[in-house]
Amino acid sequence: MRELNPQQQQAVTAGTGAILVLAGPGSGKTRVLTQRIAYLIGNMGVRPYHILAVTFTNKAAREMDERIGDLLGERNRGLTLGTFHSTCGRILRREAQYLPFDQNYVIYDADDQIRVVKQVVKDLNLNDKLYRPHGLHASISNAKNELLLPDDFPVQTYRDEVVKRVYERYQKTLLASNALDFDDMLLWTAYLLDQMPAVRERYARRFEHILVDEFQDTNMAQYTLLKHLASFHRNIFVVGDADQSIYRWRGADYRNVLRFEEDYPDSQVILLEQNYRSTQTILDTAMAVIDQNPTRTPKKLFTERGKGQKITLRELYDDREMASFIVGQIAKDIAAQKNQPGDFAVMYRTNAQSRILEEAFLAAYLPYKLVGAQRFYGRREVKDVIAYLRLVYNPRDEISLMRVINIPRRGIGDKSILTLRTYAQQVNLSSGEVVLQLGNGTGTEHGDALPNRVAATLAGFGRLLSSWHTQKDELSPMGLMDLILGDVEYRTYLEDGTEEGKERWENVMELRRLASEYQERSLEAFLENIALVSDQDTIEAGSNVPTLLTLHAAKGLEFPVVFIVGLNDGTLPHIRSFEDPEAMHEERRLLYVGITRAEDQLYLLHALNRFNYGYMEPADPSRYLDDIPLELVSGASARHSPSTDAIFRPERWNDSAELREVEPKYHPGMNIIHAAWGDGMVLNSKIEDDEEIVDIFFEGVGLKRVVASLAHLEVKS
DNA sequence: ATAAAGTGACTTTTT
DNA sequence: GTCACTTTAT
Repeated sequence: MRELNPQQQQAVTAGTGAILVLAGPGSGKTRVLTQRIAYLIGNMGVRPYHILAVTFTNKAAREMDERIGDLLGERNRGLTLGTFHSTCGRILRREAQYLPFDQNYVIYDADDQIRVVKQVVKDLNLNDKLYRPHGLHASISNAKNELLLPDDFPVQTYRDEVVKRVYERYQKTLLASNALDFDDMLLWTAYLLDQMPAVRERYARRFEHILVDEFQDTNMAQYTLLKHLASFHRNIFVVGDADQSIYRWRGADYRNVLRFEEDYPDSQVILLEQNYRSTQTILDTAMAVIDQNPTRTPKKLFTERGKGQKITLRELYDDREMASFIVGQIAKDIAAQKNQPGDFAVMYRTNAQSRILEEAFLAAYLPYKLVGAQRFYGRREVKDVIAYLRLVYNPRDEISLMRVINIPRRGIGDKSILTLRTYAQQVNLSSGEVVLQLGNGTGTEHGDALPNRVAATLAGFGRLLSSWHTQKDELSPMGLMDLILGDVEYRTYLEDGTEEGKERWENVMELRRLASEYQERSLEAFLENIALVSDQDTIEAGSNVPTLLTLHAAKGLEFPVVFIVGLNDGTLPHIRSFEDPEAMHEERRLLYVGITRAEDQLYLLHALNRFNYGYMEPADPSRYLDDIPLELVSGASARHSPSTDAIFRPERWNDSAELREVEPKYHPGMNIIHAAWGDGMVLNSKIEDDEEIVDIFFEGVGLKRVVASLAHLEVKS
């Protein structure tokens, strides 16, 4: 506690009531939250059972849990700490009796949700060119985040009318499948607390203190359910920073910060402005960028770390040169022992930008870790196995049934599936229930009603499903998985002799390893965990290699050296935000978040040309770069400077071969060819005893030091 | 019923 | 330049 600054202390020891902590980046907000919880338990005598703390990512929750554990040891037992979704998930299972679904509901991920929309579009005979499933889903999601049920959906245009019909049917499909999407978890919890006063009071009385992390990212559903949960004791402690609000497209509304002050007029506001992460130069850069956003509460970030190094602003010829510049810079700093590999992070606006970077790292034999992109849980084979498990857990899960009913092939084609679905609808059952009843002998009437061959194949699958279903409670998640994989001969199906097939099976084995961690826990816990982990949660420290990640994924993290790439208009700000001023403000905040991740050194890079679709086109530097004062930038005229051109247009060097001998001929960033080692990039060059000594990073070979006059280097143009 | 070939759409960020 | 979905050929 003594290590806290006065503002932090004020926040930690604040009394009861509503408290709003506006925490700038790197101002120790996680510290304040954890200390606050420890203070409530240790000093104010609040029982952990009466405290609720919510975060957005599992990672943040885990981190807080560990830190509280460090402070309190076992005394934190009984504390409710989790993400919005996991907390809602628990409440919904417990209170399912009041809701239109069963306790054993499954959670549909983004992919499943789109499949449902596609099915609905088909069922309603809509033109899927005119009504794109993704667009429809976005409209539905927005409505849910605003707590609008299908009946309340406002109709102003013909499209709204269609969306409303799709929404209605989408929601019916989910409920018939005993499934919830992510938005439902918040929506139904808010609905429950709103409609059932007794339930609301039970929870509101229980949670004497509620703490919320990243409050600026809450949407209407989250805000409402927090309000309900805090309705009895009204002790709500929220921490946030409107300048770091970057999830508007997911319904997040930083105006909830304003709403909070309206709803709790006697709330205490505490400002955390001292930064413990970055140099003043980096903070000044960040403020120069964010200050251009209108209607924000100005914050003055300051640090005691001193000015530090200037930031680097650089123009590269294209994405490829940008990537090799970064790799070269990283290799150089590592070779000079200036930094460790794990100190570096490369951030970009869109996941697609990671590919060229990956190629450059791969070519330099420099290990790296990539956050996000092709998710493990998104792999086809992984999804298949999860679908089997989900189907056993909840046979009404239509999406999972359709996924696995004919995988591996068992002669149930489109025709049979259509017959099954039509029949199931007639008898008011889910397809899964019909199959299950055919398999366990309780559905002989289905057998009579369906064509013989269809009934026979379905019954075959039904017998498998039924046997898994009866054994599911005796087996661990891993045991059940083994049983299913064996019964359907999944390995034989995957391993077709190709390398890809082998990889796929290895992924399944990785899933099995994850399941093995649930020996003592239920299938339910395993499935829920799979559904609610995100890329953000898989970021682990420790591997000591550079990190590649999106600006969104970077929130909450910090690195000694940060590269932000693709600072071009159209990329950042992204072209899809151009027409919407609010979206443009969010783009700016995104850059602000990226800049404030840096501790010591910041590189802002843009390209002269960029790849779009498949061809190269000229690109403008990001407009945000104009807002950065030149005195913060190293080399002052780094943009459009002759030196930059010289380095990254190697042909210029061929023209000036008559350079004086005492000056290095090779410069960092140049691409060269060596007779034995092939392609390489110059990292450094210096003159020693009239000889030029060059450090070069060779693709596939590594870092080499050569004497220029002996090495027969060829400059690549 | 399945594999191969062709088409078109799309790339913003994710619990 | 990639993916998913559709059509076409076997």
